[in-house]
Amino acid sequence: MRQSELFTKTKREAPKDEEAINARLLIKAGFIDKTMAGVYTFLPLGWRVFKKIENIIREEMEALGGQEILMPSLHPKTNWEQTGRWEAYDSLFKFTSFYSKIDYVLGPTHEEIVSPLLAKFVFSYKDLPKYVFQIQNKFRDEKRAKSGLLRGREFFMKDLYSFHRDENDLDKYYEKVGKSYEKIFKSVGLGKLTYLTFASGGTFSKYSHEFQTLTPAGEDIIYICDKCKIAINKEIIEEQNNCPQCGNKNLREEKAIEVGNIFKLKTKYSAPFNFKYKNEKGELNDVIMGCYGIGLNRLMGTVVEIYHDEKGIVWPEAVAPFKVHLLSVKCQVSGVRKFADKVYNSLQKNGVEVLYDDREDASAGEKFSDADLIGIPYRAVISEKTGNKLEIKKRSEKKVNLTGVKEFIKYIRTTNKLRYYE
RNA sequence: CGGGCUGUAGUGUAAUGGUAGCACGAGUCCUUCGGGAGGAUUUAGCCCGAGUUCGAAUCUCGGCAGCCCGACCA
Repeated sequence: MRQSELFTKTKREAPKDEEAINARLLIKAGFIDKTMAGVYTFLPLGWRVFKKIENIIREEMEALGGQEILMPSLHPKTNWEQTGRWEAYDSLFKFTSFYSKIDYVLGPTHEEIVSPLLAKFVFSYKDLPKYVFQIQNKFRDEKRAKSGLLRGREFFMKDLYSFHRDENDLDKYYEKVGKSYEKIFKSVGLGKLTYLTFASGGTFSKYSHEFQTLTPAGEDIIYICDKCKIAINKEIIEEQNNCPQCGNKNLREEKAIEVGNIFKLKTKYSAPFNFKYKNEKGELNDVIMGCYGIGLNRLMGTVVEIYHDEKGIVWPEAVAPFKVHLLSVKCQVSGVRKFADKVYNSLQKNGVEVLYDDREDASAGEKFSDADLIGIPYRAVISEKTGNKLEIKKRSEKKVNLTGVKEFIKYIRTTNKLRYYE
């Protein structure tokens, strides 16, 4: 992509009333735009990052046997009355349509849709287990939207739902999803900072589990057991003041962001819809359910909270909007411009995702500043000084070196295969 | 939902009761170009409504909006 054609621009100043680092940097660099409190537009750069994250998650969900679907955002009131959550869910967006005066819900989660949906297809033990997921926008009437992408009123969530014959089968799948989640957080660069965290289990199970990423920007307090590398959410610390795995009482308090959760629903949302299956003996049994969520906006915001410096964002390679930021410095000099165009074309031909700063009216300093702010992993500069080579600098490092074009392309293609890293 | 703070060109700010100013941006022209260049010129603003006052960006009330703290939050 040519930066001269990008409709967004970086801002010289971060918005005055934003304090959250993720909001300041993402808005300043032109990744997102705030429509209103807690509601954002993803701009071209931001949407590329979003899709990177989305694809990492999708791949893992498919590896778990998940079948991707897309459920509606607009829900009928009746489904929510059936589970009691029309009244009980306190951040539900409810409204009455203007013409027909019918009550609707904007979906904050989809148990009320997915359970009756599967009930239309699943009748026998032979139909179980089944796993379905979607990546879709959710609506929650948060009392207080805040901290940029970390707590919004409309946001994207990956929600996976599993349907089982019995609790034993649910337990096994639940473990598997936990392992997948670890891979996902590792892939996006949050592996070392993300802890499996014991949290309240609600009515039906002792615990649920959250994935909490350590950062001062977090709004949750968790207690870490350094022996087991797991944590306990403050919400259950009263009843559980030692590590549930090893009994360790020496726990470390930290602030963290909940980037995902897994939950055993059991029959909570199958029973209200009379969602049952017949076993081998022809007896009717309740379908056993699990649900598993990851907030994508929040995950993207968390990555920025962790990967930035005083100059801007430092994207981990797996989620960066582009791999290479090609800058032509003094591109009015025809040799520089010509060579930069040529390099741009050959990077593209070789499948390297590249943002090409070909702007003629931007000074060298402006281009360097923008490159630091936007945070693409590799900066490749072409100027009068660089001859027929590229000056390569990693965003995360200080050192620069001159490299031949072919050599650089070859190198960058090997990094495309990188998947899990810290 | 309770509390606090704040709303001035596109962005960031100044003016505390008396002519709305500055910087950046954007437009045009010239000179520039390795860390947000310089000159000339143009453009564009007091969140909305009511009140007090000779006079309101400024004071009062109401509304709307944003941020922060708390409560809430599978």
